[in-house]
Amino acid sequence: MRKFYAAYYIMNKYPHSTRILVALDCIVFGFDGEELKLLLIKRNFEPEKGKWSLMGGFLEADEDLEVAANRILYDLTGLKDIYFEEIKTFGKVGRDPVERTISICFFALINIHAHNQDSAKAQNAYWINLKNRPNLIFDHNSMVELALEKLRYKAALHPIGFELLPEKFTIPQLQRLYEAIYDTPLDRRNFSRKILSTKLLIDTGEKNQNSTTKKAILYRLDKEKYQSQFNAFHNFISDSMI
Amino acid sequence: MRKFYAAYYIMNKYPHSTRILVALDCIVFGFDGEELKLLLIKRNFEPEKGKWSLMGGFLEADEDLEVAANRILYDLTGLKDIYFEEIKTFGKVGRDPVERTISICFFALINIHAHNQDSAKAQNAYWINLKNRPNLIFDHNSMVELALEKLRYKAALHPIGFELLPEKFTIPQLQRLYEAIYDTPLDRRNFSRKILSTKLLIDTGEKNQNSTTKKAILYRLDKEKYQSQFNAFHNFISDSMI
DNA sequence: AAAATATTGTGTTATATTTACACAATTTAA
DNA sequence: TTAAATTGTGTAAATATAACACAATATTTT
Repeated sequence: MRKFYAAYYIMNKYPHSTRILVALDCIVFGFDGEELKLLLIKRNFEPEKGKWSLMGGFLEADEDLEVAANRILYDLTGLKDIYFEEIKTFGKVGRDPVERTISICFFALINIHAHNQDSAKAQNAYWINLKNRPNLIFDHNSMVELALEKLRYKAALHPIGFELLPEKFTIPQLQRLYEAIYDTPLDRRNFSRKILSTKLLIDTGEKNQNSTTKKAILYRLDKEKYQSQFNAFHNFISDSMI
Repeated sequence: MRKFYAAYYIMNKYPHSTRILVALDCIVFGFDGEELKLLLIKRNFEPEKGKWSLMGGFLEADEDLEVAANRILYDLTGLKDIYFEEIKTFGKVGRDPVERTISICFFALINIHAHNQDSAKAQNAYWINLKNRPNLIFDHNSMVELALEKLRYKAALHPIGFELLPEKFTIPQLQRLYEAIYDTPLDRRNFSRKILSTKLLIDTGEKNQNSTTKKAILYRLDKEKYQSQFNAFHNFISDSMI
């Protein structure tokens, strides 16, 4: 087999290797203050028209992988610089019945109130509660399950939860987010102490005016500390919750 | 663009999408009792003949991604059921100058004494100390750096270090392994207590006869507990070491 | 206007974990 | 027999975690 490789300089190609379709599929998480949500596509195109799926697309010939991920997220949300993270490449032979396609799967976290509604509408995308999501095409159900697992893992060790909240937020809001992610109640007092001990939050001096009872302090993330302490957030959630 | 999708049933193909070469590249870690090592290829084939690279291969048309990873590892080591983990897909446009190729990168942990020497010889593979590895082709240097980062992260939270040791091992051996992974000295007494508190080790009743001083107890891994407690190993190494 | 209700902010104590450090036992070589 | 190297185990102080209680604020009800 190796004798053929001599040809590569002439042809500028690897001979005898199969080129395969490369897709990207993205699990977009959002949080409405109560529930964890997914931005899902009601497909108005083939294949599997009429069914639900993740947002995806194909990697183009002259496009960096990371650029493709950003492009797909931009087309869906109208946002740039979204937090996203590759989770796995799905590569079973029959996973897409149309044609052999591998899919590089990633999850993204966005502020549900900040994205462009028109972009979502153009893609026929809807926010669906994670808990009562519909069945998805192909192996997209497995992708969502894995994404949730990875989100739980990562959010226990690093301060990525803030990506799902607005610029200014209260500690009770942050707690409700973590309770949604781990689907478990957390002790208010211990949660607050733990969060404040990270020194990642800056008191804006403002209070949440939406509240109907006692108004909570609005904080914002200390972005410099967020960068430098990204790896020092460990042990936020106990093992048993992950 | 979407009007073309109607064609997919007839052609059994997605029209207007680019098929791309899909490679897999593997960082194989080993431990000789002193140093962390990599199994690297001295290339006796084009392209970049004569230079050093990771072991790799192309995904075939009718091959599951996971099967391909196992095939590549088997060709290199003669071993099956190796512990491996996907770390990232490298997909910059020009990363392989011969032809657009994305590479799904993963790392593997093997017992350096158990693999098949002939298999390695057939691939022209050599064990090289991680610390004084040669320059590698393409983006393989970045792959190794990322693999080390991921190994450190994972090994701090889960008991994967055992994959690098022989069936029977001593606690001092295990400690030297962790010291090699994190490139830092660890306190012998705290290390021992922490490891034993996991209850993952079973005393074989034997002692290490290789030692020139006091002979250490040989342990083996409790594989059932290893499975069930894989996620309960957290906080083994302190954050600052990762 | 006062009381009731819901929610927020902070404090305390018991328990568990982590860190720093010391000494006795085993084996070989001098 | 002694010295040197290494292994196994112990202890106390500091830190972190988990469980729990009460006071303060804002709205709604009476």
